[in-house]
Amino acid sequence: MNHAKPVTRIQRRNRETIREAALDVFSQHGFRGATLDQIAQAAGLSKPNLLYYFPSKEAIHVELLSHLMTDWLEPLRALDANGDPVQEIVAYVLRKLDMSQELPRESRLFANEIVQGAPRIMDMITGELKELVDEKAEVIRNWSEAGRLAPVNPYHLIFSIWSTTQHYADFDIQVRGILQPTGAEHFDDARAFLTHMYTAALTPSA
Amino acid sequence: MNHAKPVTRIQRRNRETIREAALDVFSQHGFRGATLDQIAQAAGLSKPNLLYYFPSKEAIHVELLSHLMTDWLEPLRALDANGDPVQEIVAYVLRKLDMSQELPRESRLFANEIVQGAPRIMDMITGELKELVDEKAEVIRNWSEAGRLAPVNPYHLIFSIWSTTQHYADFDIQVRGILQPTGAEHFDDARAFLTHMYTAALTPSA
DNA sequence: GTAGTTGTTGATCGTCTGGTCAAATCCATG
DNA sequence: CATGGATTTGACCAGACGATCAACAACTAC
Repeated sequence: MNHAKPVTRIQRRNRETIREAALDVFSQHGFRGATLDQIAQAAGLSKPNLLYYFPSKEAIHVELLSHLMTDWLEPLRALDANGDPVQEIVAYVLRKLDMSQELPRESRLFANEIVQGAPRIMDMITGELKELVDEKAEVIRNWSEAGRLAPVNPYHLIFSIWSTTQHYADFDIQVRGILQPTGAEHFDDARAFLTHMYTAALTPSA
Repeated sequence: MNHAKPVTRIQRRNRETIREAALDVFSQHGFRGATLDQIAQAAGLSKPNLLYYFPSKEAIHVELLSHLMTDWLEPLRALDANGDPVQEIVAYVLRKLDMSQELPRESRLFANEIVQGAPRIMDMITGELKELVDEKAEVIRNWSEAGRLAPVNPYHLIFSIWSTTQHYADFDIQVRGILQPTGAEHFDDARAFLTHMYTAALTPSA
């Protein structure tokens, strides 16, 4: 038993290798669609070795989800009540869009989990996530009441930001099927469009 | 072999029962996560009987996806080049939102498939879907050029409509976890928010 | 260098799952 | 009511998959 948590150099390296490989596989195939063999192969380890570092397939998945949740919410946390309302929200939108471009696997990992009813992270949604959203919704509501932002339902504003930005990660294959870009040039158009849309929708009418 | 396609009363009934049950199961668990046993039980049939009506698990899934694609695109098809631009698009948004409310299983079926790289419907995306989107994007572009609509990238406008509306079906569990509604009252707020957002973003500046 | 701990893996187990099959049952028609 | 096709299912199969374990290899501390 690991009483004193050894955490050797090897442990740190292999656990990280496994996380990386598992993120690849889980985000592409979902929990049920992913196999330990796939993850083991992607990590360059044997299957029993995987289970030496993590007690089960589900443990790897849960670890990924909880580790990532914090990073995932960072942009919303950064929404500053003291900043300019419209600028703050547009900055949040662009930051989220950047994350969809840079971290599509993380986005798809959550999407897979939530579409299927979030069986493994429901408590995070009604806990940590709801708490943060409630707090920031209040900030937005105050901006609206002060006339510094068009009057909008803050919760649905946040939902729309999540959906429009994460769409470029979660539905990437569809976006590419339609736009047929050679690389990531369509992200520039997305940035321009979303900046226009949220600026227009949120700027208070004189 | 079914040379003359019998299609008896029983066949029609059972195939429909299977489709209904499969939609339930596939939309909740994804293709890989769904099992024939689950579908058989939901349909009230034995597993071999399922395979008497469909040649394989994949055949059921493909049948669902292709059958549904047509209905799914209907609202976009209805976008009328001769109508009032802003009204047409807002009406499209609300119709899509209604579909998310009334047909969440269909939305999740597609979401599951696309998040995982659309392995079974890629041809529909680059074919039927792209064709329709290209056509309607042209309509929108013309509206913008005529000054009847704010100048926006029509493709990204369409993506944003898909994502904001389908979010209420695909991420239902997250929306409910945060808003904790007792029923579907949050859809009214969503309708109001989206109407405001698209009206503000699309109305040409005098 | 050697003892003891940590790390690694081939072989294997039990279960699940998509799919098959032969036998049984149902049912429309003459 | 008899006949033949349509429908139904219990039993079964082969492969995949998560997990275990005993044996072996590598590393660390003394």
